Amino acid sequence: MEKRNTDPSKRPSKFGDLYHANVSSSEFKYNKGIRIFGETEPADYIYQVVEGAVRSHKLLSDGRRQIGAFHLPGDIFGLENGDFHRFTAEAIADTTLRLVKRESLERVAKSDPATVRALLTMTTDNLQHVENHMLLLGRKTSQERVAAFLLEMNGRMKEPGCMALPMSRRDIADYLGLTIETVSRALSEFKRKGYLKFLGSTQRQIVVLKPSGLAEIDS
Amino acid sequence: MEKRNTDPSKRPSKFGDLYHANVSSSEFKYNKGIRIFGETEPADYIYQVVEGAVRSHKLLSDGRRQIGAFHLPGDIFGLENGDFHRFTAEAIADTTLRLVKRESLERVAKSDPATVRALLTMTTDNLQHVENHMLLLGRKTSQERVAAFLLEMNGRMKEPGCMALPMSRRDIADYLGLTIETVSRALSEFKRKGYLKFLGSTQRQIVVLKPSGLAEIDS
DNA sequence: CGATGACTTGAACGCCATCAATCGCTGTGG
DNA sequence: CCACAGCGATTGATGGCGTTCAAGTCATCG
Repeated sequence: MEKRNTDPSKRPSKFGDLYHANVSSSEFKYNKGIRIFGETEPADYIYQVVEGAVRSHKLLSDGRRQIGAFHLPGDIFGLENGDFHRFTAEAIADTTLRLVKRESLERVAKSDPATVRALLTMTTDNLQHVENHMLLLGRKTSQERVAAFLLEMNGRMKEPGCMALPMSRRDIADYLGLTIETVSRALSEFKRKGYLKFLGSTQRQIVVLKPSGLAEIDS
Repeated sequence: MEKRNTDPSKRPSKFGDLYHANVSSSEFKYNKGIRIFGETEPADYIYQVVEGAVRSHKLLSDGRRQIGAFHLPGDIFGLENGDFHRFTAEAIADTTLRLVKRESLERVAKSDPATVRALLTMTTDNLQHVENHMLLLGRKTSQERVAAFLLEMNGRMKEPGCMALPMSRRDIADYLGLTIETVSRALSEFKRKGYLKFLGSTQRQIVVLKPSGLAEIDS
């Protein structure tokens, strides 16, 4: 199950400088809806999405949920400095993940500044995303939030313009601090304005026709 | 103006492992309301609050403001991995700051894993705070937000129970994603319930009488 | 004193949430 | 093959929480 992968030519782009070190990794599959790790559980591994999609969230005691991030192919998540995870991570779709033992990474990091630097860079990228999301959650209107979401996803897709969203309206709502109805209404409004259209029978295939229109709404 | 400070016995607690290295620091004073650095400005220094208080915020084009954090004595802020600041920082009260040239820190960090590790730890602490704040902004009610704010500040004061808040109601509102009126109403409600009281003529001296009451509201 | 600014309090409004009905697609079983 | 249950999503009607607008209080400062 476990295999070495130190060949730079084979390494995926986003794992970045971690691969120059001698760390072992293995791949696992998770079915849609399966939990990868839970909040406050020990952080023994860090993860990279090979295929599929993952959501990370926090819960309040009464079930209110805030999704902090969606993780798409190439993304790394579950990286902690402390001993425990601070989010629950679940597979949104059938997903393949690459796992790296945290211990093996820490061992390398002890003596190699470049590896610690790589960890710092990943943490900073993370931080930057969350900081921007804080502004969205604290101060943006519902339309601005949905527009921002579409632009974010559009930018993260391989081919911008057409995107097959892996997440449900509920996931989007919990990411944006809204309800599914409000998300749905915003999407319908954008469609009415000609900023986007749906593809196929399902409503998760979205084509952005006028990014500039969305960008204008996102202020 | 600039002076060496490598004596461990003199170093303030929170600067942590940065001080074991040979980095120079200097102190400056900022009057109330003065900007320390602006969003997108080059990040040439990192800062530690010696005395006073600082707020960090982002702005939308139309003036809506989201405060990401308050920095109190001992706190470090303005630490960036990239070349530019991602927040604007302003002195809330008359404030004394210790400045460390980022360049000198980076030089040390190149060869010293412990220093990079210290930077990583600070960034992670930052991240954790912002992640929790995201849950607050996305999913908590106004009363929960204000209760959480009071508990946070109470925990950060030297003597818990009585606190002299350096920030205005507007600052609190922009930190919590609310309006000043809503913050004021929540505080009045908590006072009515006997969870807190005001001290003196000003309304910024708050005594928390029943933290458990606030904790219960914060769910 | 009058002016100013920070804060509180009251009244009315509006955005988003809530409640509810419907649609469309999928899968399942008679 | 069709009836129907179930789920996700949309759409409509209503309601409520927090905002907006406005007035009033209190402390500070000229």
